[in-house]
Amino acid sequence: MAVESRYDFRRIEAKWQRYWEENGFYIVEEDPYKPKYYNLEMFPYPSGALHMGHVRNYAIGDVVARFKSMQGFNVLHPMGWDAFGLPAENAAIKHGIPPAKWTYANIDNMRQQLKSLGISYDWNREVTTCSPDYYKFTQWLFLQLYHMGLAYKREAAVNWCPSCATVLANEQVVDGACERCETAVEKKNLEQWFFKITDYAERLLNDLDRLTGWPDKVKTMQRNWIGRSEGCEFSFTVKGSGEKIPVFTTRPDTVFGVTYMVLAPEHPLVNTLVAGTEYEAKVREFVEKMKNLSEQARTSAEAEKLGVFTGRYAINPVNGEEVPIWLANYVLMDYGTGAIMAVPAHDQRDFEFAKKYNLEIRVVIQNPENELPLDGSLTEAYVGDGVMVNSGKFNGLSAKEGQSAVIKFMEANKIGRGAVNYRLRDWLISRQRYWGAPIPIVYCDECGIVPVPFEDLPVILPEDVEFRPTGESPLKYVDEFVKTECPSCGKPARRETDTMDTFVCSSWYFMRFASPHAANRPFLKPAVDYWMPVDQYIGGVEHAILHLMYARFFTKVLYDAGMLSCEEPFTNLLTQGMVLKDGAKMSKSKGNVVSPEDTIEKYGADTTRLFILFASPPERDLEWSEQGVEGCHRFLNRVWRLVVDLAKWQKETSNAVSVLSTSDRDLRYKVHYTIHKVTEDIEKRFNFNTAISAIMELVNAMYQYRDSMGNKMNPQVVKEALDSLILLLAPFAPHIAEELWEGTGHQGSVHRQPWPTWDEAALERSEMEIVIQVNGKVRDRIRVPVDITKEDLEELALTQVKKSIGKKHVVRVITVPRKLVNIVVK
RNA sequence: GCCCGGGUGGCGGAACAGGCAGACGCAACGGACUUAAAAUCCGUCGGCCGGUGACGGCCGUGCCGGUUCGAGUCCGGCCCCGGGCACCA
Repeated sequence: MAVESRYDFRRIEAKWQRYWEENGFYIVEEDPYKPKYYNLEMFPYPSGALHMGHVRNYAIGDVVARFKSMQGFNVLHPMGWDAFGLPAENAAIKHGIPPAKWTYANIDNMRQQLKSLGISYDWNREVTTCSPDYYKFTQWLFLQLYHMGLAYKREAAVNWCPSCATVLANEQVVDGACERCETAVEKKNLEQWFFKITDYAERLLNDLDRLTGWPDKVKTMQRNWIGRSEGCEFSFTVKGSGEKIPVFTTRPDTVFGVTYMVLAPEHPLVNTLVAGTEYEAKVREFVEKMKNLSEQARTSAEAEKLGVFTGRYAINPVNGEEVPIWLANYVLMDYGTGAIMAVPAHDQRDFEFAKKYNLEIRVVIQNPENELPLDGSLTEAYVGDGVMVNSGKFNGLSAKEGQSAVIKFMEANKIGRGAVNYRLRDWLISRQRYWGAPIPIVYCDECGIVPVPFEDLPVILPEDVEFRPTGESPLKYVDEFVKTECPSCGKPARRETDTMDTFVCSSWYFMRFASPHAANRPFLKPAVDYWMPVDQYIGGVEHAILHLMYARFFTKVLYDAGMLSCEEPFTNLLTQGMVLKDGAKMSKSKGNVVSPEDTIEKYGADTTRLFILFASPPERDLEWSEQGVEGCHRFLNRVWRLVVDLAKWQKETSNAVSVLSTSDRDLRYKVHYTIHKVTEDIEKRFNFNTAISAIMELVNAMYQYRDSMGNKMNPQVVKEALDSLILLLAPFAPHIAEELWEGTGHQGSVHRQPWPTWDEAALERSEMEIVIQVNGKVRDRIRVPVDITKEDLEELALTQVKKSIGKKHVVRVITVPRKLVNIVVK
């Protein structure tokens, strides 16, 4: 045999990585004669180096890709870089390295690391979101959304550090203070760009039902995030001015219980309501205080209800009652209409607020099981079902009936209408940052907001810029960038200096992979129609909401634009768990980081991958164990020695045996059982840990066969076992599998072989083991022929456990075919 | 508080449809080989009790209860750990 006796993983891994690269081994093209399989792992942010979470993600993806490929699919397995983002700017400020240089250096390093892992990527399709070739089309897609009416501009609050004079990301705000200078962060309103994802709320919600290949957990999270609720919208009228204040409620049945109303502190009407009144000063003070609190701090469960009276009253349109108008911390401008009708008797938050500020609490839904006191001695809000009282002509209706009856009444009297509200908000895509895709918009004094024409793209992000230590975007000060001509009238104009949220870049990269070099369009229709949707998407559960929701949104928009034929981007989703060390997530601050590079250097890529796949099923968290890694390394050595030894024996032996001995048949059984088990574990359950266990058991069985048979081994049985073992191992440990495949005299790469299939006949056994229970407790095990009759089996079982039965008499006998006999005695 | 996961030997985990609890691996211990070590190979390995012994009995999957001939698995209640989210009207 051409294989050396020592498992030299360094030599082997380098050899095959070079072979794959030189032969363009994983480069794919559309092939109408093969079924396609698009396998995708979430592309990484190029932070500098791979961490174990990446290795896990890509090892899992590579098993699926190689497995599907051996099964005859035309597999697309691409990789790229989510390369815009804040860390590059921080590096620029801290170390004076331009973001582009820093980012590309990281990419080069991480690409090298990925290659050293031997992942089967088609590197010809690599995409990098910070490259003009790519962000040209991110901008193109922005324009597409703009022209579809899905991109718009409005004021929205940002975190503002007055000392740094810059906008901060949520992540840069630590306990309400700037992470750089610890100045208290303020809220500041800026004009910002939004995508109208709320237009797609209903479809994003409904189509979750179609995603049968997604974990329920993720679908539930998305459903809660969209937060659809049904109710009605109607307006209160401000007494004196006649202004209308629209409110949304899910409980129109309680509208007769309204005793006050509340506006969000940011509500646009607040100023006009209090201007020039004695309440003005107090209200302004309250608004100021609320403004700089984060939404979390304002609305957390522990936070006390806080409010202020405006001095004004509003008229309830259903009964003409006047109720006071308050402002309160618990009402948010971003949800619903930014104003609520308050029904303290039937809403806990309103109840707490009313108690604190001595507002009336009026019961309008009576609890049929436990009558509520009507004298104001209620101790908590009653939010359950019941009968309407104190509600005029609606009295006697159930709360449920009342909801539709009140809506009907409002619609008939043109007071309000049934409405659906979502928790989902529009997607704010403006970032006051440098390192992102520039928003392709020009501001002209004559023409206003003018989109950059498609043919003028890309709007190039200047790479030679100076950073200020404050973190402020340098883009505003690059004259060559800002100063431009209006595409419409040709007069001098200014460019938009905000860049796009990096989630925009990652909302379409999976489509770009279909035709990564297309020069005039984001992707070519025949290519995306061939490859999309992604058959298997794999990544961390932390992206369960934002990234996956935005990617679904983009897919639907582009479907509507006629650019795509699918409405959902990811048919199957696998969310992988974290990699832990000593029970905690690996992190620099905890000092429990294990470097993939070191592990690969010490044990090899095959060992590293094998351990990560073996230690835990993909969905669960994984505890890192150096000893576990060593165990996997030992296993690969054990495989190596076995194959070397058996192959050598095979070559030297000449005896052809046609009759199979019992041991031969037992080994064949094990071989085919393992093929069956590994195939199903990969395909149906993604349980790579049990698949690897099964391969380990096969190896143990092969050693046993060799040791007990010696030269009586059957060469055909040995060959079948060896070939199967190497083929089954190929997706998990691709380098050693190649080397052993070649070393056992095969032509061509192991990864180009068809996936082994099991022989049902080999799985048929003449005997089986049956468990005998007495009253559900195992008392004995017997071997019986598989074709034994039920009667014979039960009789046999009864005699077998006579002692356990003793003097008791048999009440019942339960026989589970091929498994057990349970004798019930009394 | 709500939602979603999870809790099985010393450890990672297995038990796929209610039917042998602890596969496979790690660690530990005992032994073989070796001058020695490494590597490798063989054996033991949930707890308690009984037996010189092959072996036998009882208990055991976070806790309490239930359904069932039979429960790690199903149902009800509770405890603990992890993740996500929120005054969402």
